[in-house]
Amino acid sequence: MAKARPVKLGLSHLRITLSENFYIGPGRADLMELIAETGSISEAAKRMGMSYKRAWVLVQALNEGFGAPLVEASRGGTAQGASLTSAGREVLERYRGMQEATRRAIGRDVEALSALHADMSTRK
Amino acid sequence: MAKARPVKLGLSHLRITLSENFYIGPGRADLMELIAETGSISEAAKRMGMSYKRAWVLVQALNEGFGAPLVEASRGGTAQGASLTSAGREVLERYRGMQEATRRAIGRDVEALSALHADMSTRK
DNA sequence: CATCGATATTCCCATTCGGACATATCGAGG
DNA sequence: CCTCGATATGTCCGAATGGGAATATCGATG
Repeated sequence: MAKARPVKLGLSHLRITLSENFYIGPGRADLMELIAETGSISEAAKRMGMSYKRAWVLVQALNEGFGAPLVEASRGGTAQGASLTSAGREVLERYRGMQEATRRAIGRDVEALSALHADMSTRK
Repeated sequence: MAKARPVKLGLSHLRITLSENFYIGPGRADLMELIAETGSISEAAKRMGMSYKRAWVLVQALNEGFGAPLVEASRGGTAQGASLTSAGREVLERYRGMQEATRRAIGRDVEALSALHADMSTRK
């Protein structure tokens, strides 16, 4: 049985593709944000309800896809853990900004579609 | 070997989720548009480079997910083929409008990210 | 130098996804 | 009533996805 993720209504996916090898979307952004917050890939993965492996693969994709690493990780010792590089912080910030701008820009249309949808659903 | 689809840069995926059972994204929108243009599910599928079955599954999802059918299809005779219902046309139009509004809203950020990306890629 | 916590990496396996293919169905028209 | 073109569906199979577990690695610290 699949995990029952809560459904995010309205603007649910905004993906920006910068090249053949790199894009940033909601999942990657959330992961980056959680890494920044927790300072750990494994903890971020846990909070997102995904396996460490999956999170690690995503981090790889982020780092290798972009020209420079967005997430920096070090193992061993006191400094172990992960954090965002300055490029990573900028990418994340820009993405959040785009999400907000998009929400503002399409709010009315979403409302209209929602209304149409509700309308159609009620009348059997 | 997987099909080499051309990569769409910039805003590549905009998905609007209206309920647990329905969302509209770029693939579905393109399919609807091609159905409207060609008057045929199979022809639309061919142009999108996907199997008829996949297109049919998508049409099912569209029709069952939304309260009312968005795509109408009839088989046999002269009138055979498929077309959009008025609800389908409205959904498609709204979606295209949202795409445009989004592009306008995030253009600058995309540029900035693109520049950052290019910058990072060049310096080895 | 043993421990600890977190990253890094590789196998193995179940599930899902999707394509190819095969039919079945339908309805106008010859 | 047979053909034609397009929709409607099911089956089979290989590819891709993703999880879980098992290891390996690293470095500060006691």
